[in-house]
Amino acid sequence: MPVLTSPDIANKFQEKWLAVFPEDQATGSDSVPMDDSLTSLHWLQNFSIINADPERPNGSGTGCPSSDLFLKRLPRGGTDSPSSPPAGDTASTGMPLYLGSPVTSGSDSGPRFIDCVHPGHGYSQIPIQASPPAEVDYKTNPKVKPPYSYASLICMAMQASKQPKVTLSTIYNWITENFCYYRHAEPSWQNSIRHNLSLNKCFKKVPRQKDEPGKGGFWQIDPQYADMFVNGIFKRRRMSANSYNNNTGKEALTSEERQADEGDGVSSFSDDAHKADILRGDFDLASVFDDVLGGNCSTFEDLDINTALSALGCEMEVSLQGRQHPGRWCNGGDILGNQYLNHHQPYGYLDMSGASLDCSIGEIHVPQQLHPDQDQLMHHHQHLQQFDETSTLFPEEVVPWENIKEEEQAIPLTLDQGFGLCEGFFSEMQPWERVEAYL
DNA sequence: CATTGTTTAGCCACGT
DNA sequence: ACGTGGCTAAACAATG
Repeated sequence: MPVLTSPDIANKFQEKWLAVFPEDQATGSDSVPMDDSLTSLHWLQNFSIINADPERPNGSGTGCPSSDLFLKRLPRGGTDSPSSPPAGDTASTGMPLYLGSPVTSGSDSGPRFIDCVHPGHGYSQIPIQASPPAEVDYKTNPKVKPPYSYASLICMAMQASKQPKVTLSTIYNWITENFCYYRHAEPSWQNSIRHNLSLNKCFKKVPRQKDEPGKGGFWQIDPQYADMFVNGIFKRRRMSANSYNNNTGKEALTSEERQADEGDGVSSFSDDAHKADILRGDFDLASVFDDVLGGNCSTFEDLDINTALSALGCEMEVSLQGRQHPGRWCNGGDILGNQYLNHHQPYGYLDMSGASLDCSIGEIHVPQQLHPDQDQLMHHHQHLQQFDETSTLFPEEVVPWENIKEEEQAIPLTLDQGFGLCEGFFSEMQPWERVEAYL
């Protein structure tokens, strides 16, 4: 498996990056311009499956799960906006342009955005707007369309359901309960949901068993999606990564060629492309789900950590649930999870949690629990973190430590290196430096 | 009949 | 200009 650590790649990336984003050099900003497509589901970095637990008491009179749907994020001067749609995105039509991270604002409020405008922060930045801070409570505001793509909404509903598979009506209900807009909107959005379920490869229909009453089947996130992505079947449009690596044109490979290319266990093309996409904020369902489903991010808290730690200078509120209690998504009985435990992750993801220390490129095995060194690292930065109260939840452990130890061998960094890396993240690390770190 | 699921088409925005 | 992704609308079939 190739471990792409060559500084040449980073240098080339830097050159091309600066060619495109010269302002990055001038500012020394920690920002990485983000192509924050709704497809990319940056919101997943913030989204907490735990907080999305619809059964978790939240003080909502309606029993609506939305109160704790999203992690609280209290940016200090701003943070990334992983949930923010790109300006002009269809789904964001009518949405404020200063959308920030979804937060909760009380014991009984729905998803809302608190303004997180801060130019150039975080990986999932959208073009920063000069709009005044504002909050949008999507649970109660019927006029503002949530800035989530339907795929995102579906995924949220699936996550919130805590079930490995959900029905269409469940998805409907969750959306209407959590987004007032859809309670009042024309029912055509349901058509779009169905359309999305059918069309989006990320979603897989699970036929209802004969002995299961009810109508229609179940839906789940297709566990094969990641592989599909790796195989290039679900290629993203903005494969800008190709220009940042030496695999330009690979996507034009035939399926046989592609398979041959991946025959050695990992597709360097997929790796590089994916990572570069990540570096550009080009997350997508595949990367997120594969990480989550694969146990790399046992909960979305991990992703939140990623985002939070990447938001330099931001006051972060980070839950370590994922670290302490991984496998929320993959835990016992989860039809998606177990088969993905120890499933090789054909690509890495930009992760500044413990897993973020994994800077090897290629086949990356990210332990579901932090290596002790990583744990120390996390503690090292605890002063930067405010832990959500929910961090004490979910005591279950999923991955045996033996497995973790096996997988952590893929982590080439020493503790000192890890500190250095993170210090860079917390200081004045240039985008390309981050790139280099990850490459 | 209502719901669910699939498919097609068109439009728009964005990136290359 | 072109490709891609997302959304909307619509038609149609299948199912309970």
